Amino acid sequence: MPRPKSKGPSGALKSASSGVSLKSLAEHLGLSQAAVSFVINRSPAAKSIPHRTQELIRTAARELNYRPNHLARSLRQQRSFTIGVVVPEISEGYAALVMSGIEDHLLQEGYFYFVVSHRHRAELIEEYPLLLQQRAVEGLIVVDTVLAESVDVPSVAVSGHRDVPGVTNIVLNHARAACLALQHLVDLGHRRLAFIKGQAFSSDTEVRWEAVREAAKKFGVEIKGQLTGQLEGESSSPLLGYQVTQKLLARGETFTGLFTFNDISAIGAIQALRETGRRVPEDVSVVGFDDIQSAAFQNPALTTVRQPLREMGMIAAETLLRRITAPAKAPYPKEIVVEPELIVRGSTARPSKSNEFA
Amino acid sequence: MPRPKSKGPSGALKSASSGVSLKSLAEHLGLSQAAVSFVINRSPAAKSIPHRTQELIRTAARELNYRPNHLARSLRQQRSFTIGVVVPEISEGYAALVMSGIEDHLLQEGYFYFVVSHRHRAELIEEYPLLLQQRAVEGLIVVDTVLAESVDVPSVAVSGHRDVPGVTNIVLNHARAACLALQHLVDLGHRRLAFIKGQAFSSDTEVRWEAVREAAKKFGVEIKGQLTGQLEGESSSPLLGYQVTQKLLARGETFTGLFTFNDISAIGAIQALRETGRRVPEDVSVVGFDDIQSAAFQNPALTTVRQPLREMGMIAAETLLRRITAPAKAPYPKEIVVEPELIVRGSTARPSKSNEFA
DNA sequence: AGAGCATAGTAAACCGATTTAGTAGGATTC
DNA sequence: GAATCCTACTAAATCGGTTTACTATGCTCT
Repeated sequence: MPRPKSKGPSGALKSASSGVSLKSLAEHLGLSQAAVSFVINRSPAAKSIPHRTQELIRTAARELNYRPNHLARSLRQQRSFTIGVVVPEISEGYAALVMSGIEDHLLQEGYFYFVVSHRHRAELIEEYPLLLQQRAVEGLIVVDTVLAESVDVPSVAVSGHRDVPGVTNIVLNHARAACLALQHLVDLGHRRLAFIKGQAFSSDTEVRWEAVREAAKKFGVEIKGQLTGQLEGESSSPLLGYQVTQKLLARGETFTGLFTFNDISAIGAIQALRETGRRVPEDVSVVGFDDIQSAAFQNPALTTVRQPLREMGMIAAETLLRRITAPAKAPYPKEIVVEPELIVRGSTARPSKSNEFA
Repeated sequence: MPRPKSKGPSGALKSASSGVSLKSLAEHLGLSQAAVSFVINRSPAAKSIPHRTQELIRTAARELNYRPNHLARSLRQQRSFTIGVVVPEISEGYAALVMSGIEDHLLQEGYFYFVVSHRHRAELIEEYPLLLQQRAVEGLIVVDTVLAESVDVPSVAVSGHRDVPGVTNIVLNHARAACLALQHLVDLGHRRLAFIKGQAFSSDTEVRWEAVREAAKKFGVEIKGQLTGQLEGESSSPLLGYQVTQKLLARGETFTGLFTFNDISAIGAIQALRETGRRVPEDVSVVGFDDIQSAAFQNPALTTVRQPLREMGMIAAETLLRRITAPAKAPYPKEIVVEPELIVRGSTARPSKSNEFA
């Protein structure tokens, strides 16, 4: 029995899945492909084709369920209507929220997107943008990721902080964010504060820490090395916050307020505090960052600095599409700043007099 | 001043982003495109080309940084190496975890994927699979979504329960899941149990409820209508669980155990229980479902039935690729069952004697 | 009557690859 | 010395559309 030469895929792509191609449609109508194409695309060239014929064409297209092959169209037009999105990790609340904002806008505008996650592996961070460009994406959105050198499609970085040519950065006003958090703690009466910095690879870590130091200076709060911890590890689990907080506590220095790098670590931190008998917020007030969905439903509900993540995604998509459709020479924004918001909930309170740990 | 006729995108796709096409590369080498293509693709036809020339070609390709245009290749080969993924919502823990499993396997195998989220809107559920097929995807993975009628590419449904031709269903062993949860509660000594069913649109809702009823019968537990609530609303927030639980409590019927549809709603439910002065687990034991990341870091930590979501995603991707590369006539699995696991944490305990609410 | 123009299209190039069929030239075989 | 084979390629078709340039016909205008 003769085998087929190439054992190709079973579901070989037959002209965009249905069997109808422009050619077959044109033949069916007894017209040229060009005429049909003009009408289907409402091209200006269709003006010389009488309405009667146009109707005929459209009806036939509908009846035969003709759907133009997007690959062919992209190839010819040099327009793929496709964007590449690069995130550190998909299953993380942060990236997921940004992505949902991105998707909202992109799909509305008729674009689709590829997602890739690099899990902080350097070689993937380098390779994926190239692979995406090979896939003819018209632009790139990178989330919490430092883009390697140059890309030759328009790009937008959410929480990007490096000045890379061709990249628009969407960034939070970290100075304000730090002020909001510290002011809140100071207003409540806290003076001895502990801090948890982000992982070294997170693009927000440096900028935010600088902002925190500025804010601390402004409010006359001392930042002690003994009371400063840093998240370690690739994953995004409360466990990291839990571990840092344990270390922090082990050093013996007392504090009544804790400002964490994100809500996830705040959750872990609270766990660690509790295990040593400290109550939140009676003994220690905790301020998170991001305002992920579950922040409001922790026990106690998290006081946190809200980043408008969904909007940041939408702005990223919007900015990118504007850049893609704008004339090449038009200048593009280097940076777009969004504002944080303090959400006061149950994890912060005045320091109590009867705090045995203070 | 003459305007350009078509105001095309600024970053017009120049042959996969760098300026090098197969044609230019071939010219540079003084060879035919065919020869270069053979060598680049290590096609069997390259065997007649001496190693010396092959080296030359590969070196030139590397130096000029030639990257084949994936669109052109896909069009010619009728292989896009692209999959479509349909989820209800991206920013949801459930879908995000499944997606991360899907991505893992797909990218490893050289496939990219488009993601679309339909937010339970019927017209999108219908339209997206078609749009994706127009984009020449070679297969579809749908998550917690009932696929409209027929698709003409191989498809896999995660938590799909309808028997749709051409679709492989990846499902949890719900019978076992329900048994695990009920057995745990019964073993602890609970008899009066309340239940929260999933939203009507969730594809797991029906099957799981049937399984719960079976299990209840088996353990001799009565399911009272008064003690049965149902999640309502599109979004995926603890708020929904909070609201149902309030309604449940308002009916006045007492219970000591609560089995919720998912962890998210369990979190909301606990909040509602607390607000009426009930302690978890002392007064009411709560069992969640899914084991999302934050389940372990709730207070109390959630006892829950774990679904291996990431693995389900991986299995989905694996199964789909196998189907795509398999000969057309090969039979494909209609259903793949994965097993749940009971994770016992702090939200369940023996019912206390001193329960004023029981 | 012939120029000019609008109408209703068509033929063919093109996008950038892959792939089939074929060819030129030298070596080997009979 | 002709037939055959092998080597090292090339020309051209093809995928399914879009787009440019052109044509054939009929009508109007002078």
